[in-house]
Amino acid sequence: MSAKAQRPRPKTRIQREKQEVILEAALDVFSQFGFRGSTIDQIAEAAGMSKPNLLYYFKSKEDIHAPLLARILDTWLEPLREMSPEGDALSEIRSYIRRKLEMSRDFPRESRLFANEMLRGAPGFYEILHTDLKTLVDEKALIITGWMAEGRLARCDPYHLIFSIWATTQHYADFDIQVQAVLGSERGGDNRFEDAALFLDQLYLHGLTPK
Amino acid sequence: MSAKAQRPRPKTRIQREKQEVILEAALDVFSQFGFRGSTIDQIAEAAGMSKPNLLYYFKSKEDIHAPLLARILDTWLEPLREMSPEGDALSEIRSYIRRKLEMSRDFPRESRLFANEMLRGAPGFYEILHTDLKTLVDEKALIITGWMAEGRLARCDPYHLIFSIWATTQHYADFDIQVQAVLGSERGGDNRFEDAALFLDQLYLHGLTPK
DNA sequence: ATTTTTTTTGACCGATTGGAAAAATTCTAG
DNA sequence: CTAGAATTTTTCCAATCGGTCAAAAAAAAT
Repeated sequence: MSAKAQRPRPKTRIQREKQEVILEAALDVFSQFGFRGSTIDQIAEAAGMSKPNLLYYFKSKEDIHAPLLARILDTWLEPLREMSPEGDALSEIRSYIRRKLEMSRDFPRESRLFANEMLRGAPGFYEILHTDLKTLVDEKALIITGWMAEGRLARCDPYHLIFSIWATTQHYADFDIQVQAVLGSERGGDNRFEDAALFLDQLYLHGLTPK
Repeated sequence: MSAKAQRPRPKTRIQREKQEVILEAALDVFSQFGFRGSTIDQIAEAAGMSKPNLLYYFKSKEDIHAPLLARILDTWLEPLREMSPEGDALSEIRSYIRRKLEMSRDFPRESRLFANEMLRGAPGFYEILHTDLKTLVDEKALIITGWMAEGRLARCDPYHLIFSIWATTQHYADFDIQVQAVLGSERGGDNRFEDAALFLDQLYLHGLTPK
């Protein structure tokens, strides 16, 4: 046994590039059909390579799926992490909504991948939800409760407030087909996110302004 | 060719019962894994019968899936249909929210089946969304706009108002795992729907009351 | 230029998939 | 009780599934 064999070899240029291509293709497929509904062949074709070639870079289907999930939860919660107790209560919440909506616009596949994972009970996600996510939300709920105590925000359940923000913003990514169908071709073009931002801003402004 | 062969035989008692058992089992499976992620074997086992036996009642996987979808959209939109222009604006909207939330509580699988179908682009649903659904929402949006013109409701985009109601209520069915994880064991028990109802009622009351 | 390493390919594997066919069984109407 | 219909089981199929392996090809290092 040599010491050299222990440390993993550095990645080559091709490895980095192809792994990126594969993850990109996998995101396309997984976000539509979920983990079980997607096939390696499908991903390989979307990535423009053969199945054995793809399996040279990722040992298994799960090995492609896992890093996508890991990457997403982090990105997904970043806007919430940035909510600061020092800022103005209403401004902080409204800018959180705006940023979350921008993510639905710019990363709809990531949103759908996440939704797919939730729908099947988040098997490879369960612990993180109960630890990392819960801790973060608890922390932010405390901040929000503080704002309410100071009279800067109408009193309400901070957890359900956060849920409602998640729901309303992610809806535009996850149910995009429905949204576009209902809005029709003229209204659903590109301004549906601007209209949504306007509506949500107003709803939460009036809904959360203390009386 | 006899005329008798044309008209389908009446269903027997066993046919009606077993078809119901199968659809029930299929709802369990499809709502978790989506159409492509579910297998006939899985559904057959959940229904307590063999695969060929199941295929005696439904010719194919799609033949099990289709009636579930058809049944759901109808049930799903019933609360919206009941929104009447004669009622009080705010009361109508608040009771719509309440009814929709009750459906998420009582029929979470139906909600998840619907969500799964949206995520993959609603292939067997596309036309209905653009015709039936759009027509209904257009009609109700007109009613809402009328209320606003009468000064009974704060001015806002009626379409995005409806979207936000769909999103916030369905969230409690589709993302139930996440909701329960964040709320924890004590707060997430059985009163999460009551708490949600309270929060949403307040948010939309203050958010939509004309100034 | 040649050796070594990395990448790609093609052929293949056992398990599972959606589904067909037919025999065996059970139910039901007369 | 019995003929005919309805139901269930057994067996089977071709296609696809996730994944392996060895050999060929291409890059990189010497």
